[in-house]
Amino acid sequence: MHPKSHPEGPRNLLSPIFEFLSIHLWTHLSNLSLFSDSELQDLSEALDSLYGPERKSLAKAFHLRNPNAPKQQLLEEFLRLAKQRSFFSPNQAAVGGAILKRAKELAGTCVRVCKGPRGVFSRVLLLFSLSDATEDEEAGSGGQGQLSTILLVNMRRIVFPSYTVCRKTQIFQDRDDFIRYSSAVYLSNDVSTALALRNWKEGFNLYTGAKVVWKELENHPSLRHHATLPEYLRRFTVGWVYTRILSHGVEILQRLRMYEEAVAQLQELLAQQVYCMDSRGRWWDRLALNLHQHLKDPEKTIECIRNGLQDPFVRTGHRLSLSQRGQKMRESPSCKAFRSILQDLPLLQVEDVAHVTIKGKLCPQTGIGRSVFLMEDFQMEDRGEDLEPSTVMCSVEELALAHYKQEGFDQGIHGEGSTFTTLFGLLMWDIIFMDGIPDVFRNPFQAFPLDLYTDSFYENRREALESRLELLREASAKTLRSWIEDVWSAQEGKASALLGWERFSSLHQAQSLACCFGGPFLSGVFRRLSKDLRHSRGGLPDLVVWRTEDGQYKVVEVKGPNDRLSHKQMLWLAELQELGAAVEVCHVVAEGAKSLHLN
DNA sequence: TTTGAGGAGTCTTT
DNA sequence: GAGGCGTG
DNA sequence: AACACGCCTAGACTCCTCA
Repeated sequence: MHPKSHPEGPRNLLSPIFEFLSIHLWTHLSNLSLFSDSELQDLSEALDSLYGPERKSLAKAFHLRNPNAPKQQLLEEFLRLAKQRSFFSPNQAAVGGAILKRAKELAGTCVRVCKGPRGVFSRVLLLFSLSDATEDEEAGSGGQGQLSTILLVNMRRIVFPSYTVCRKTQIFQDRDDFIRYSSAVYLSNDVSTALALRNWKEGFNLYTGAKVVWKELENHPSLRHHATLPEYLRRFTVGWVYTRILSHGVEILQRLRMYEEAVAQLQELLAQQVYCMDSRGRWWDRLALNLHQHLKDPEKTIECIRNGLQDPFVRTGHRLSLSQRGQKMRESPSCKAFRSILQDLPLLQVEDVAHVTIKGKLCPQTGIGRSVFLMEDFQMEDRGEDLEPSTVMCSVEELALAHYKQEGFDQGIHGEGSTFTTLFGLLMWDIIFMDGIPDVFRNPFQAFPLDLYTDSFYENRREALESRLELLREASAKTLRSWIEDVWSAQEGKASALLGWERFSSLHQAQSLACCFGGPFLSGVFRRLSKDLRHSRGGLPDLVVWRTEDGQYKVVEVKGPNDRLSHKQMLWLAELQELGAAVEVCHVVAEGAKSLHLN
């Protein structure tokens, strides 16, 4: 259980990189004239760098018809004016030159950042952030990379786990290969941005453009090499990124109600077996929905369900979703004609779990967001003057926690998956960061091995994981406590993707819960997590509550008034129950809350 | 011409 | 993806 | 009631734009 200590702490490894990135590279780029001192020569560029009021007074000075016109209109007027020949000069550009001169005076000193060198900088950044913990979305939007605050501000103080870096496989064939990758990433970011801003038109254009580019790229010789990479490195290839873009394209098409096209795109994505295999479940599931609900083609839907269920890359929630669609069709009288082909679908069966209902006062909403409930707060502040129980605002989960407290569960955590993954991270720490697997740790700033969310995680560590799971199954409470304590004291605070060091209020609380769970239960949950974290991290229940006094615990999925169990949630609840947990779904219904007044 | 709503950009904390 | 919350 | 969609995702604050 004891992690090997690294000769150099991560801090020592960090500073040279920072010197390199922030000083060395920066000054070099400056010398390469990252900033150009050339003049603003372009009129529209100059006009664009003015503030509104400045542009307005400039418009007055040149007697434009309407100085108060919106920006776009003013720009057009200026450009039209600039094209006119001056009375006084045969020089074609005289008027434009005069406007430009005045505009530059008004704008004052400007700094233009050069595209080329800046591009180098953002690509270095992209390269650097390939596999770091802070693998946030936008590593470079608007075409050019932005230095994410987190990267510079936080890296300095984050301590990373100790592990051995091993780069055996080269991902990018050559410079061009990487350039192709990086422009794909920029494009992908643009698509995501368009999607987030609901610029469907723009998104659609980017998508169709990407499709064309990818068609040509698809035959590039470098792709043969990409296809040989393990999945966790293949993510860093052009093909992977384009596939993701096409997958986003499906969402755009659906949003535009172009369901035939969406279906065609999904079929195309599913026809290849190289990229984004972890998305196949989503693709099959969505394809079935589109065929069923939009194209109204039961026969094709059934075929899709059959193929989807046969695809080993379809896991957990999506598998169940496909299965249940098949089930519904079987029971639907309108599908009578397809009874025979529906009969032999291999459908899943999920155990039911207990449901309870509690009441809560729903607080009239302010704007949008999570529902707010009102709860009588019985613990009065510090032997306070107001012995009157005060009313506090809380979330559904807090309300449920209070309910279970009344039932004698003195401990409770609302942590969804993080409660479980934190215990997993603690009890598996040394295996997660173990040596000997090439290419999963490629720089000193990782919070997880690159294969953590792929099937290779389990395959690469089968013996270690299996023997740990076995040990855990047999472990006594005392053993569990000491294992957790060992890791906690040695690693506390280090960045690990699975661990929230604040999830538990203390080491003691973590130990307490682990002991309630007990070895066999933990072992069972961890087996599932180790085998397929990618598809199992979602759907874990909201709450874990337990009684310190007798070690009883319960896992609870809380459901507000307009919320239903997701497929992943059903599966986890059933699985946890099978592993011996007390499990229930706690529905919170609003209780007469027409007009409630806060005082 | 004034005003106000909404957008865009920036910073947080070492 | 993830998950809640609201509409159609 | 069952099924789909749609939207959002930090928060504060300042400055800018435009109708």
